[in-house]
Amino acid sequence: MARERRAIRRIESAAARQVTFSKRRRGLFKKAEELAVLCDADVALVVFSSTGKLSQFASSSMNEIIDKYSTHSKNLGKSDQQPAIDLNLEHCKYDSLNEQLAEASLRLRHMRGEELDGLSVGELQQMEKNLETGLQRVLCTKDRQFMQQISDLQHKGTQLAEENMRLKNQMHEVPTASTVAVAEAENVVPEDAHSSDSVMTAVHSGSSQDNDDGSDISLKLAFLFTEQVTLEVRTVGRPP
Amino acid sequence: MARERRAIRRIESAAARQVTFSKRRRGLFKKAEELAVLCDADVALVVFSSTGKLSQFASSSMNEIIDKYSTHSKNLGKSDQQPAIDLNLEHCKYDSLNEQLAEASLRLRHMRGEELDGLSVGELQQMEKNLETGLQRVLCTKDRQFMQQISDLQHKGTQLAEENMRLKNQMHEVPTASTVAVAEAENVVPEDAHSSDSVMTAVHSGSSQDNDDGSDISLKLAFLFTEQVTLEVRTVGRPP
DNA sequence: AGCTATTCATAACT
DNA sequence: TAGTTATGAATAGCT
Repeated sequence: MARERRAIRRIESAAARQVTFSKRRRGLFKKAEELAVLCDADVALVVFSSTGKLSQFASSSMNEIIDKYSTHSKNLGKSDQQPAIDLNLEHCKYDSLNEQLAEASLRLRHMRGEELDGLSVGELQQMEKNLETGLQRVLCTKDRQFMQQISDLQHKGTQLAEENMRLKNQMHEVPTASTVAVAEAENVVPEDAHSSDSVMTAVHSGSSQDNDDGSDISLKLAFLFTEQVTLEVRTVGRPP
Repeated sequence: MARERRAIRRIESAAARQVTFSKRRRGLFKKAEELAVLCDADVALVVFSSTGKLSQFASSSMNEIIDKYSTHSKNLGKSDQQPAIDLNLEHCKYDSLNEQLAEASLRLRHMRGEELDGLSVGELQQMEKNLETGLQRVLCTKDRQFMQQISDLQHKGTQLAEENMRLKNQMHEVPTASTVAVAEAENVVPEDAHSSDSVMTAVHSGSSQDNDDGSDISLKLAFLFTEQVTLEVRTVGRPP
């Protein structure tokens, strides 16, 4: 593959063999990983050098893949003879599970619109129906959740507005008497801070999806409300 | 490595993934064997495709290498409890498969619009996207199949029309002789049945999806053509 | 499945 | 062992 083509025979020179081994091993492992990533395959690669040194690569877990291999090839060829019958039973269950998983996986791929070419028109129509139904239901559920969030936020907003009104009234009812005002002020601040906190907490717990891209509304409303509260706190906050 | 560099990420298109898998797998196996031969190494390679299909290569015996690997990497005690470990692995693998199956099953139910209540808005939006993509692809595939059927039928129709024209011309070339006229009137029915049959057969073999509910068009067109043929056969009848 | 334009891997060097 | 380079291989995107 390089300056000159090299016949695929055992390299006699131990040094050259070692060098080629290192280079080619690296290339092989790279390609194994690429295959696994590109094609979503499960790849296991075990290499013993001529000196007996082990190298390995596995796209998932080596044991898992080896196990899968052992089960897949009907070969029980290990140092076990006693659990042969047991393993046969396990085998059947295992194969059945594998089949079910393959089936489910295929159906999912079909739902995603992949590998449709082998399907009949009737199957396609059935899938179309299922997809439309599913899509409708997803849309309904999503809308419901949005509306629920909005409703929750509106509710919170109303509560806060009421509380604010109440606080304003309290302030207006005790407009004079500096001692009272001071005492009241001391009460107001923590009260209000507590309210603000509870709002944020409530909003967060109310929308359990705020780590997603779909919760702009809740965040915006939350800021709206906290700003409102902040303003009120400022207004109420420090007494004359 | 080719027309354009390809990022090492999962290939989304199932078809392209399959093609790349085939090509790269061949390359990987070739390189594995070359490494084994050139460098006198012991190489084992196990590949499961995303559809669960197994491919393997081993420079000596797969079991031997796996055994060597197990001994080399895991337990230092050789005459230990290998069956026990094996069974544990089986157990884990079994559980893992079960989990995967449950997961796939749940996803399928989600795609069908079931059990959506626990999902976040973000997940719902992702599903909406997937469903829409899938639906579009299903619709495209279905349309393609319909159009293929129609195209096939049109082709058949054209062929039959041409044949009819040819038969008409033949008849006009032999226009007189009263015996011919009489014979013509008699033999129409059986000949007709035969022609009709052959047409139906042709149409059926042309459309490979006619066992489904989606093949109304093909049937209708088929009847159209057979009627046309019937008429022509009546006109043409038996040659002298 | 087969064909190229490219990119990649690597044999022979240093 | 590591780095360089000319060259043979592998392969991505097409058809």
